Amino acid sequence: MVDEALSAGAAARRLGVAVTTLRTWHQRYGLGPSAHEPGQHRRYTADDMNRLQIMQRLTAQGVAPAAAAAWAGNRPPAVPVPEQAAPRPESAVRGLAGAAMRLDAQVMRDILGSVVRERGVVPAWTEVMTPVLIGIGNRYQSTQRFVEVEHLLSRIITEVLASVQQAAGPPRIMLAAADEEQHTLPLEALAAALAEARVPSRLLGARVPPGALLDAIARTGPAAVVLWSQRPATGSVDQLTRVRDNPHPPFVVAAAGPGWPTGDLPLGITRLTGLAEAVHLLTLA
Amino acid sequence: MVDEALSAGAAARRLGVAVTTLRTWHQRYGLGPSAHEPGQHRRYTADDMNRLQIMQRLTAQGVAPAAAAAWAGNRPPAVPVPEQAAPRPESAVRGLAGAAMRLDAQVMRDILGSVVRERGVVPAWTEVMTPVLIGIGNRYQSTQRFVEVEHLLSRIITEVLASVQQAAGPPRIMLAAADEEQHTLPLEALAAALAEARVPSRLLGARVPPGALLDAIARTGPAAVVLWSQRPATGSVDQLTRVRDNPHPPFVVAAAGPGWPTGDLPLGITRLTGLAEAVHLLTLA
DNA sequence: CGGAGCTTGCGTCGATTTGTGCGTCGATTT
DNA sequence: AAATCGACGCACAAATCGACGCAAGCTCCG
Repeated sequence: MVDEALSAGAAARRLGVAVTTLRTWHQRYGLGPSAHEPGQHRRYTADDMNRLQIMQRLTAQGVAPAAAAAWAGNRPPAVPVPEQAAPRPESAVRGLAGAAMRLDAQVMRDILGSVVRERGVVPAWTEVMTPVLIGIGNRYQSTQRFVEVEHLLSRIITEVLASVQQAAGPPRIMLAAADEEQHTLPLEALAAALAEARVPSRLLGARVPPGALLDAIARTGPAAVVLWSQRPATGSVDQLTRVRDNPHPPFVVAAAGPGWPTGDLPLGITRLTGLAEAVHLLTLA
Repeated sequence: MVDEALSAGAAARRLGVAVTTLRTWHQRYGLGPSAHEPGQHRRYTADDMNRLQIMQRLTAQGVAPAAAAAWAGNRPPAVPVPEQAAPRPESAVRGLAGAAMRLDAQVMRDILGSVVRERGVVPAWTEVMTPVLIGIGNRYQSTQRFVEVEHLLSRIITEVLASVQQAAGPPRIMLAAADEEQHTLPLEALAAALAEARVPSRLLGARVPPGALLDAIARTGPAAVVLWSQRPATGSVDQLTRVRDNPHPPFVVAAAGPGWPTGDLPLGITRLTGLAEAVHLLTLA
């Protein structure tokens, strides 16, 4: 019950910090009640409390408070997915599927290239690439043919996604497939979408064993790490916790893909449930 | 977005060097934060970071650090990539290997891109890509680390090779990996080399089962077919003969890669033993 | 071909700066 | 009257500072 306005003391008690600390956070990092006039008492809404909890979780993980606050601060209230608006992806889907069956790489490149250029990476992925991939996959599953169609399609998609120009500057986001996990196309889409938003990232590739992953993290110190798991067999949670419990842990450790266990993930692990949401979250890191 | 003011540690982490190294660069070459008073902590602005990145990119290409620092030091921040004298293959190998170990995708792309542009696909493949791939592969074989380095390198090579513009027109050459064969990088190199010679080709991809291959041949009627086999386990000869004995056989059926049996191949099957030779032969087809 | 000498990246050490949570105080809000 | 506000300050820990040194990779020279 209760909502619509926690006082400073109540909020502090709920979070287990001193009242003065909340004031300090507000003054130093701007992390306070969204609407507050100087001199008046602070009123923490549910949204504000969410922000504070993120702040707390990150700092508990060892993130520097200033960085944690910056991260938790300009973070809109969950629930993303604006999505939609369609000039007609349907014809692109049909054309792409046809070109794929004819093994016509050039036309495939043209179609995908123009979709990415005109509508952006995220719609291209969710409304064109994914449907066609699934369609071909189904055909392949029933008959034993069309493997080569599937491979060619994957290759062209990889090519088109890779052609999205990476922004300059050192990447602070690391993307990797879980141990034994072969699929990387979704990660490539994420990398391309981030590149489109001028956020550089580092895509390690398929089948990254935990040791190599930790090694790479230690060597490059990313601000965020995304692990993709396609099948439950590759979604072992301790890969995530080992990343989190690093000496220099990333600000954000995120799990993406259907392979991870449903239900709650360990503390400090973020679940990404869609490409749009992932981009939104990671561009803030 | 007024976050610019990186601490020494943060700057070092983003560049992938040790904190002490940044201090050394400052002391030895004067390459440090533009405004810094002795005793105070260093604050690296975006401009400073740009300078450091130039420094890093130059050294990665084999430039002596002292010279690189002098060059990066008094230089307006606007110019990103100097792209100076043609890198000798040897220094390109060294620089590429270093960038790969640092997981620096941007520098890898720059190096490979310029090598391909200035020397062509074939030398780039035989003198730079192959040596570094083998070198990293060896390291990976002994220790269990560096898988991620290998994957990233493969990905970047794929990317660079794919960026070689395909010539227009219907492809009459089909390239495919043998059944169960995972490796396609050599085929990608071949496709790129052909593209460079303005010969369009069709690269099917990895693990093409015989049925799918015959199917694809029937649907597109290529003049030449190249099958790649990396390991003897995937080099079963009847894949070749079945292609040859098609109702509408290609003019040329070629076997490439170390997986095929040594000694004589069946009648009408050509063996390709090198990239240069393959390009030469296929451009005549 | 081997060793002297140079450059260079980086680990270590004691001293100092900086970041951070929170207690205290007089004034103001609820 | 109780709770909170803004300002100030303090203690503690983390990060960084400057100095020094070492080892690996060169270049040159006998």
